[in-house]
Amino acid sequence: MVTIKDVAEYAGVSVATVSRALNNSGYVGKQSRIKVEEAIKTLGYYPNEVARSLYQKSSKMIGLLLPDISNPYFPLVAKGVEDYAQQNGYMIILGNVEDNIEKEDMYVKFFSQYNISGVLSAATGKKSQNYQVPFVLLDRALEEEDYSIATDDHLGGELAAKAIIESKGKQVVVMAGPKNIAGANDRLSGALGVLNSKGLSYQIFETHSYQVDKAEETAVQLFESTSHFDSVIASNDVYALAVMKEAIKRGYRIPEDIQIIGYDDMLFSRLMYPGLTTIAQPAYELGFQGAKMLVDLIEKNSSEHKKVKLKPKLIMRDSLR
Amino acid sequence: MVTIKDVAEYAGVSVATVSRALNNSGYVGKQSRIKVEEAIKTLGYYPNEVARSLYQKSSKMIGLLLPDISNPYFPLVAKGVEDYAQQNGYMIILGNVEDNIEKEDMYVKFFSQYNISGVLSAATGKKSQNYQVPFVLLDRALEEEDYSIATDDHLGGELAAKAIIESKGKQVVVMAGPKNIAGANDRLSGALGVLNSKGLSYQIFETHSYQVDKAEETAVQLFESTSHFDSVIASNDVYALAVMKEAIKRGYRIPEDIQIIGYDDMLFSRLMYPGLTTIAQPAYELGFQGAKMLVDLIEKNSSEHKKVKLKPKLIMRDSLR
DNA sequence: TTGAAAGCGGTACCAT
DNA sequence: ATGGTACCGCTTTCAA
Repeated sequence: MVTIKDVAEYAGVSVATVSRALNNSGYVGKQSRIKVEEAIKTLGYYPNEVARSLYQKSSKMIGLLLPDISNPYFPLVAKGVEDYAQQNGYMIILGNVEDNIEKEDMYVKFFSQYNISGVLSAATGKKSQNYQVPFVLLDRALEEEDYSIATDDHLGGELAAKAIIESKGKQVVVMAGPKNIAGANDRLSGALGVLNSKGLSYQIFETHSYQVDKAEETAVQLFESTSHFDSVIASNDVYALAVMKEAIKRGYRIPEDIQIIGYDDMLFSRLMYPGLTTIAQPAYELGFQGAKMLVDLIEKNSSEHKKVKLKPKLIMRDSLR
Repeated sequence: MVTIKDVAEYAGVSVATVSRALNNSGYVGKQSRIKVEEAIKTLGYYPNEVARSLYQKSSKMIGLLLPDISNPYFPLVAKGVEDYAQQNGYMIILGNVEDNIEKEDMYVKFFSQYNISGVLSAATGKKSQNYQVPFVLLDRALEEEDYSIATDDHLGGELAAKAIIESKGKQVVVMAGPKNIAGANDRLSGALGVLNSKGLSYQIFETHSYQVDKAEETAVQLFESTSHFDSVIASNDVYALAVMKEAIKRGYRIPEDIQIIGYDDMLFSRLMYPGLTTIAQPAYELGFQGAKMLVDLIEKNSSEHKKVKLKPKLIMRDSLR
């Protein structure tokens, strides 16, 4: 490993000068700069971030807390985060927390052990305990939190309900996501607001998680525990697919007998048959903007916006009449 | 921030003693140990990994290079990696390299700047240039590489072709994945071996990437550039879905007119209609085993196995006759 | 069994 | 403009 000391010796200057040249801080003579640059090139030197971050008490790493990487929505968010981070010289440390507080606490501790400079969290909607570095909430964000970027879920819920109404849904089942997840409630209230104002009859079906591997059994439960319905507003696309599949298995036609609208617009939702009508969340954008907000907070200690709400959008395909 | 020095002062011993107590290295008197433990507890101390890794020249972080996080196969791999890593005190640094050598080089450099202790790469199938830390190849692995864990793609190809034959495919299109990806060729040769031995007529349709956003246009091309066929062996599930969708759009029935088999068995493949028959790759297992191999290499400088081949499995659903 | 001190590879203050 | 040096928090050697 070639260190700053090697560079200094080779260039015939002190380590202080090399450091200044590297960081463009303080004075560096023209001659010295040239010699340093040559030395760096011939030696193939690049600085050790661990040493730098020990002194600075801050590394160019950001922690990304995700509730479930196997849910296809989050990798897209992660990609947005990764793109922005990478363009700005930050590394991503991944934490898959699975809606598990202990795992989250563990990661938060890990993060501070590594002098991480900021955290993006899509985990619980709140800032983790005793955390001093910049913290931006992604996707799930409680009202009282300072910095967040999320989709306007209330609007999303409205959009879904309106679409169902326009395609003549009469008896609708609204799947309500986990109550402890900020956003799930917004979605629900948005949808119910519209449904109520039109006087439509509906049933609420509660789900207790968004975990992918629960989708199939949840779909079965839905059919067994609710009375007759002709429309479903699903918690997300995965659940929508599961319901669709279960409906077909039970002999219903889609969308003729039962129509379904999803939420997320995952990549494969357009690849299915029938194409899933859904509310698109700008997942990539969410990650990208979130990373931008965090990096601004880290580097300038301020951000242009504090609470950003991205607009969801109705994507019409074939699962509504 | 509470440091080892604070603990030492509080406990009335030297930092050296605290360090030894922490790491169970060298002698620590019974009294001292107790005092140190008390101090740690009351002060809420935990060691700073950055400082530790500066001295050790190795941090408890492993780099994970993925070709495309938005392809749903990789998050599953990542989850396996994350689970094993987390259970063993390692952090994951994520690198999405998008089959782009420059991005990969950039990450490899980043990784060494952070004294990363090992790398798991599903990127190119080869070990990155000039890399000295333990390196395990995931999923895509060239023969000549030392440590790797992959699915037996040759077998996978055979399985797919046999399934097609058993369901009476006559004119089959075999999608050949990108030639530069180790494994795509194995899959192809496995499939062609079986097809040839049975004397079936087939066409090869080449694809140049596995990127999800290319799937739809690729499916269109497939229909436009090949002559009549009744069966498709797809490169992966995403492509299989895209082909299925395009087929239906063009008025074919599945599986009556065209039958399709995928590869991967992604979570949502079973949620679709018709259910996608596919070759399951043990993605989670791959990640988990890969992480285990890497951690063994890091900690014991050896691993029980060097090249592991996981067996793919045929999952029968409804897209074959 | 213990502690002083020398690093690990940088940064930044303070003289010069 | 430049260099010497203390320091970031921890580990490890060596002497006591």
